[in-house]
Amino acid sequence: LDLEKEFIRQMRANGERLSSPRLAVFRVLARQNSTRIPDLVATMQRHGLDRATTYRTIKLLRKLGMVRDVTAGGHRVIELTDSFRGHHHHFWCRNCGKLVDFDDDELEKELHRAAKRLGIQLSSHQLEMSGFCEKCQKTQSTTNL
Amino acid sequence: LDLEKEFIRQMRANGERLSSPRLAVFRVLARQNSTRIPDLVATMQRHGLDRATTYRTIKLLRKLGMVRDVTAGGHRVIELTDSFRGHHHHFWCRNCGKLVDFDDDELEKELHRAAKRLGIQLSSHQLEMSGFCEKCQKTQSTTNL
DNA sequence: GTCCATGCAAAGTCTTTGCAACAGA
DNA sequence: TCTGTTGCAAAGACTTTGCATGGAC
Repeated sequence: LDLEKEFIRQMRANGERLSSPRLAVFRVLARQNSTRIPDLVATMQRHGLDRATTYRTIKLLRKLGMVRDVTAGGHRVIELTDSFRGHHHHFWCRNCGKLVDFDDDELEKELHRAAKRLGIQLSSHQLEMSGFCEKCQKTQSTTNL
Repeated sequence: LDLEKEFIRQMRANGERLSSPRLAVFRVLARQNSTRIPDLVATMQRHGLDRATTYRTIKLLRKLGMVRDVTAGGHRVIELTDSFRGHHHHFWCRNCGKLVDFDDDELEKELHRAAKRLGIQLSSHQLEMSGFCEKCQKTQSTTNL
């Protein structure tokens, strides 16, 4: 894939070695929107990678800004950052549990305006909305929440 | 304090028993903006509370919606919910590490408009901004990030 | 060839659980 | 009194670390 080239580029740019465990972890991350760390560790272990290596790789990618932590659906998960996935936020349906990425220009603009109003020089932000998705609003009656 | 009455009210309303460990945990939570769970556990332990009790209390308050998890300053922390503290978001300065609560009406409105655009029935949301606070923008030169 | 990353094993930290004694309503 | 809560101790889940070996450049 193309993400892989970007990964290699960023590793080189940071003077980090490109090992096959590191590439393997990246590939798994690239296949999904977000992952709980213990799940990733378990997956990599099935691929023959030691836990310690996976943890060390996560830590490295986090340090290089290629991976970030977010809370999504009440869980702490990690995901590739914007240079790989594009900027987005999360919506979590409290009924069906679905986790959806979204982006909204107007909202984005307002976020930056708000930062300006608050005197903040914004370098990143993360947002999670939760509630009921379109489907679940119809299915559910007033029994919501 | 007044928060305590609200706490008692909500416990009763939910048919939960009011024990002195529970009240003690609530009091500690009420004294700070947010806490890392292990820190809270340690504090309570100093007050003579068993770890298990603290964990069980956190879980209960979370279930009742009196406590929620947020990521703030790169850490997972818990804090009392809006009925105790009012609605707010977090800003974290990447330079001095300061963690500030803020609220912004325009932003709040836009969040709800965005939810509507996306077909979401919003029940809650949480936002963290990070960057450089006013002070650190001046101190720092272009060496930012 | 050099230096860093990996695997392994052990330790460390955080969190949950079973059960008998206890306390709130 | 009755039922849910607590403390304790043990187990479980998650994460980090030290060190010898192997791999990237």
